[in-house]
Amino acid sequence: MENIEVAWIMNEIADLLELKGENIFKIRAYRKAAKIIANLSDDLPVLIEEKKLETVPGIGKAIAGKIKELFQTGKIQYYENLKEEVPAGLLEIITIPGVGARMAQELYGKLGVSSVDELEAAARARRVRDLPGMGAKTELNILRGIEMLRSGVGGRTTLGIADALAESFSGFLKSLPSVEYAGVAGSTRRMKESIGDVDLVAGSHEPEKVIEIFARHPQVKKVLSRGDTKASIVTLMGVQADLLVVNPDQYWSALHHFTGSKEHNVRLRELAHQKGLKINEYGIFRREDDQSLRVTGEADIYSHLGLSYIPPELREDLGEVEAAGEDRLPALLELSDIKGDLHIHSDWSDGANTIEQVAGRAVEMGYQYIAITDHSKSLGIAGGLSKERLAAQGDYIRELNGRTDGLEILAGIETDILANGDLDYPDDILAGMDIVIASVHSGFRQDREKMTGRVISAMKNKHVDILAHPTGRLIGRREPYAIDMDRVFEAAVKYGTALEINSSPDRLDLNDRYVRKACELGIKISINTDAHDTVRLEEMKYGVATARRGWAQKEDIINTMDRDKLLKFLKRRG
DNA sequence: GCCGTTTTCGGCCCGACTGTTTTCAGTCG
Repeated sequence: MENIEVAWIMNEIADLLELKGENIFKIRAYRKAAKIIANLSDDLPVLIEEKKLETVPGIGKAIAGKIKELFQTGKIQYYENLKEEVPAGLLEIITIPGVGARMAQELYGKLGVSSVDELEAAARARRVRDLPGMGAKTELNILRGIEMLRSGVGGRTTLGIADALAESFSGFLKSLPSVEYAGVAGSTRRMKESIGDVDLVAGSHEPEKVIEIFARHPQVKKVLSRGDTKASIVTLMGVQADLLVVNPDQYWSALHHFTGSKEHNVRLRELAHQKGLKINEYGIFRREDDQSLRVTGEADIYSHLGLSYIPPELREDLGEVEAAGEDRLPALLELSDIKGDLHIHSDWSDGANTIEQVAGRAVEMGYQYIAITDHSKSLGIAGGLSKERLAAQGDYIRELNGRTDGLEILAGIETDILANGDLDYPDDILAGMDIVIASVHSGFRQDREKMTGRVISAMKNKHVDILAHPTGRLIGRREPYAIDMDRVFEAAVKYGTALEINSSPDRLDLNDRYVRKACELGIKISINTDAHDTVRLEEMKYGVATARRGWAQKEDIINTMDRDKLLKFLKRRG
């Protein structure tokens, strides 16, 4: 059983306790434990074996006991009992936006409603409005919530879409005369791989006016809520966006607050509490006299707490607060550290642009080098290159290199890892390439053992420089294939193969957590766009953000090397 | 249920918006 499954159970226990009306702090303890377990870098059985489970902060005797019971007996009696007590449909009901545990209890107790369908029927029959504390609006709100749940609105979107939308809204807000500051906050600013809603913050002396204009933006399909300082809307694309408007002198506190994560903020507020301070979206205050402390940027908030500045990508309460307190935060990789892109397609296979066009854009971006890595022959659907075409492309690139100033174009290949672990070309051809990327594009359903062995046998080949999109996932669309990443990491250490962070917002593969682990193990990483057109070369920023979320530093990333150093690196194994 | 340079009990982060209420609970982030 994976950690994430255990986390899921802990979360469900919290839901069940909430439906039972249990103590809120007990519920919070289970939710917190779920979050912690989901983010552990070690597998739970290992922690149990080493008797370290109780030492994890947030996991005490009781929860540790239940986890051990789960691994020993395959179930948790306490959880089983809870499930007996609470109708399963209520768990579904509380996923409706606007419906929480208290309302679900009431609906179940008074109307006998125990599923979403039954609730919908009750609301349509106007039976909800008769309950104490509920009215016609509550009833409508429930129906609207059910509709949202079913239509997938309120679901998550990719970082690429959220980022574009957020930038567009933020630009719009900045253009308003009544707005002094505006910016993107939330998980988009933290560059999470998937985004629930887009969060925006503005500083203005006329908040009502800004909210008013925001609510009338042409992209707005529906206004969900609207107050003096906050508004929530749904865009035409079905993405929710929230705007917070504060006084300009409160902007930095508001930006910080709305950037989150929630867990990070809770952590800071606890810390503030201990220091006799109070933090909210309007500032940081001394508790004794409510005197506000000076904040002219986010760094001030951290410094008032005795912490060094924590960049947004790290704000997840995954050790960054402790590290900032001890002044041992990593010097994170910057986008400007990237000297080239080592995974790009051209119109020789399924790319849209010519090699010249790609090179031209790379020069504009200030790159020292790029690698053209088209698909290999077995990927017929993507116009994979035959041996002959590959050789011709190599000649062409060398000729082009001779007349290109300042940019080194590497003749590379993205070779398929075939189902049996072989590569798509013989070694003598691979040996002639400047750079070889290996990746899986078929046979996704192989079992874990076979898939892991297949990938590792490719990594073992001394001509393979980089393993591309190592888990094969497509965010929100395709799960990673069954692969034992611990063994892939071992192989990367043993053979010196670099692992890719694929920057496409649909992939972001390796993900942030794997990046952190890989960096801890000293594995080299290459951040590439896998761009199929020149526009998507810009997606490098998402790969860099993912690396930053994984605490990566410049030294961890091979394409931060200068040209000569990189060429030497690529030749080190053959 | 977790936790401890205010320790083993008594705390546990902070505020906006909504709807239904005359002061607040529920929900959300």
